[in-house]
Amino acid sequence: MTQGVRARQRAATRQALVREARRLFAERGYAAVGLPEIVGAAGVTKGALYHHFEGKAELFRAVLEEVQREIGDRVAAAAGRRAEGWDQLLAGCREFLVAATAPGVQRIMLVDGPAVLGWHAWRALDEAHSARHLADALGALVAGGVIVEQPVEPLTRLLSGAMNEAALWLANGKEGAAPLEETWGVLARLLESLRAR
Amino acid sequence: MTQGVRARQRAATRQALVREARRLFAERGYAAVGLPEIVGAAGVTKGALYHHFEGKAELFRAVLEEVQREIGDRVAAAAGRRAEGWDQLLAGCREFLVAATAPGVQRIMLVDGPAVLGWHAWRALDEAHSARHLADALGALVAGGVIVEQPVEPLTRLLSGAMNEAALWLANGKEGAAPLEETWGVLARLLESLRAR
DNA sequence: ACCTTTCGCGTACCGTCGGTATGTGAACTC
DNA sequence: GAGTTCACATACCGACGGTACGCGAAAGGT
Repeated sequence: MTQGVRARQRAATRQALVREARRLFAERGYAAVGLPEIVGAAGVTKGALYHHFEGKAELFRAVLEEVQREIGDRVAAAAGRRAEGWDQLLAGCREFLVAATAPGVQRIMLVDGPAVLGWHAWRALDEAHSARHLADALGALVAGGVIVEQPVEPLTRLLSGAMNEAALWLANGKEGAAPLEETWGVLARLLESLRAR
Repeated sequence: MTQGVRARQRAATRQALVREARRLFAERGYAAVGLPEIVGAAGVTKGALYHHFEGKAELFRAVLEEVQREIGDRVAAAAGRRAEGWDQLLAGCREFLVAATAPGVQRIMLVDGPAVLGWHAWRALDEAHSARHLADALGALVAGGVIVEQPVEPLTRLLSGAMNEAALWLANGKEGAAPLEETWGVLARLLESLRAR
């Protein structure tokens, strides 16, 4: 299982490219960062980049997948710490708000993502990671009668969009945790209204 | 008040540029459309474009403002046809869903908008047109005790984001009006839950 | 141990893009 | 009707994303 020099170097180069690209994309946005700057920061040349990725958009895709995986894992972990389905939904949503507000996330995941990859492809990535947990949780709660009967897919999109926009608003607005708690309060009230009575 | 040949030609050129740019941006996205193609379709040259706009991004801004104004007007008109505040909110939200689902709108307004102009600038435009109506309506309803007391700004962002994402989902998904009605049903239930009891 | 192949990456080059500087002729001004 | 303005067109520029090709070291076979 010990990998050779080749494979190790290959992995290191790819990591460096993704890491530096993520940093630069998060700082200044996809369009404002050129390939020369990325490969320079990673200490390689464009030849290396095009050996690992099909182009700039594919590199961005790799960056986005990394970000999405991080967020998705955090949401799943937060939900996993709760026993009941309803508590898992609340904890997951709250953790998403907190995680997606962290610096170096929203611009890649919520602004450039859909524009660079197209909404379809972005949606597929979002679905595969963070949004999937939301859909699963909502589906289970509706099936279990905890949430009042209604189509799950539109509900998932509505809530996902609400939280995405909230994350952008929180991250780009005034500093401080007060707006976060305020927003969470409003969101929690919305979620609470879904419960069957 | 009759304008001279100069002013008339100027207005016509600007209109042609915005019209063709809107068509192309809606079809293929901001990044995939070059200035040569836009000015060619408009029957002018880059000299004309840079005489009217500071650059490609400014041209896009003009396009986005036109789209936003259309949507905002439609929402305001739909709301204006109702007498009571609550009915105005419902009619406005429903009209937004319908209007924003029309072809040639979402990509410019919801996908490329934030990426090209930055989220701050996009937010300002959104606020000045469609989102403003939502904030006003919610504020009035909260002040009037129709909606349960809660911070209006976060609520506005959450609902705005929910409807934006829903519009994207509807426009990029399967055809037909069934999903629209389904989505509206879920959204209407969410809105209903805001009412004070 | 040597030869061959693979492959990870560097170098050099290309078309096109957004942007700018400058020219020009027709419409306005007085 | 001479001078000025202005709405463009023309010509050109650096930089960008992308491609073709070369090279040297690691991997694999005998």
